[in-house]
Amino acid sequence: MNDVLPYPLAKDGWLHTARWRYVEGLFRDICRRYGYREIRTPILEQTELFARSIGEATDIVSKEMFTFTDRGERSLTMKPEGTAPAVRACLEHKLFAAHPMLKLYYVGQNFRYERGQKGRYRQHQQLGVEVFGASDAAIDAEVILLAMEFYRALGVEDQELHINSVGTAASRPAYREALRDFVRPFLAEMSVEGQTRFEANPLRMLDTKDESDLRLLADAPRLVDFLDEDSRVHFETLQAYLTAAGVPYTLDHRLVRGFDYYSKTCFEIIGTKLGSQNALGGGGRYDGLVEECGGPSTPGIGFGLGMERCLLVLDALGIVLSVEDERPLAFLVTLGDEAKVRPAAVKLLADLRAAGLAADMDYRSRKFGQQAKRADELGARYLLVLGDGELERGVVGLRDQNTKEQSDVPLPEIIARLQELAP
RNA sequence: GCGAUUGUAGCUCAGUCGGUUAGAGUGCCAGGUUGUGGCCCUGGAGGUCGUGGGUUCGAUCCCCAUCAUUCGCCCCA
Repeated sequence: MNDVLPYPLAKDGWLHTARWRYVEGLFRDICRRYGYREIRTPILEQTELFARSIGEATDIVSKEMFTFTDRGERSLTMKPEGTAPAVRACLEHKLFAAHPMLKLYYVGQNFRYERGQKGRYRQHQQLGVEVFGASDAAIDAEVILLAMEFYRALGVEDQELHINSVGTAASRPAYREALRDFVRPFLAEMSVEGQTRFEANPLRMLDTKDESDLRLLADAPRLVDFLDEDSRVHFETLQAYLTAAGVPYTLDHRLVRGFDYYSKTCFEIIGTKLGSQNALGGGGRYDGLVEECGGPSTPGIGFGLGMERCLLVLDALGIVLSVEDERPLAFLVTLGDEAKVRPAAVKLLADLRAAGLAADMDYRSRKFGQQAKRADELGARYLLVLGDGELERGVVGLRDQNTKEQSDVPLPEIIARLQELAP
């Protein structure tokens, strides 16, 4: 995890709180428009939750969780992802009973114990949505549209949607064996990585960047040809919906997901103008998860994206966000006899702020030049000059930092004047 | 989890084949200039040399560990 700072650094400008707020705000806004409500779950969960939902054999559960024993001898884990905790929370509060259809979004921290790298952190922030209770592919399409709209709103125009269907837990074994049978004759020619996956998780053989493996797998059997009737119809329906919505997509027969709980639809949004780290986000359907966690049989689908990667992608694409303006409108500089001027300055500043204006001053009893420099640092658009002379005349100097033109404004009128000038 | 890499002033980086007081540029502060800045001149502050051990008369430098960074793998967001 990186610290997120109040000022942009020359290097790593993406670690600026204003940018994070902007992206989060955009996400919240889109979620609200799509009818999603926010859920916040705690960082700590019982380890059992993840072991059961994500799968004991997955890398995440077997070696990438922050797990510890608390004083009561309970095994707790800092959440490595957001879906299982959301399911747990809905079960605990019986939301599935009260709301057969739930559309949720979250913005939160996930933790994975692994080697840090650019765009991969032990603590990362994830933005995501989860929908429970709808099995029609129309909701799959909605989640996909939401994700793509989010990136479009950020200015990422060049996106590609990749979709696939991994079928159900019941139909997958047949495919897995077919894939193994296909690969077995030339297993020795596969990369070491591919050979490992052949045993551990055959589907993941598909998800390789190894050119040679890709050639060997060119004519491998496809998941879509092994789908059960329900999954096949669902997948075709999704494609029809996407076409109707005018969303181009690519059937990616090698697209699979890492967690055990996924079923049917899986998708990824790819940034086409990026290099190897081109995945903008992904998601999929998990119809068995709620039941697996002890709840009623409830279909579900979700999507997630990493905040850090999102910001790095924006940087890579040279996209400049119009973040919240944190500059003060006015910066008050004082001159002359401090004992007389300071009280008036404190009062004026208080009045400006009470009127809703962003105003500041230096507080360090420095000469004019230094105070003005501070005003520039902060990006103030107007300088308010207050000294003995101004006090006697009952005015304050108003100086436009762009034009450098300064004029006196009667003190009682300064607020109204600044309000006119405020953007 | 594996293999590398880097860590010295706020920032960007020198440097010490192990030896007095660790430097530069930039930034910061002050004065020149006690009412109108950004230039210039002069001066100043600022360092547990990532952290903890070890070797040594002596460690910022060598060794070990650890934390963090970056890169490749693994995995994923």
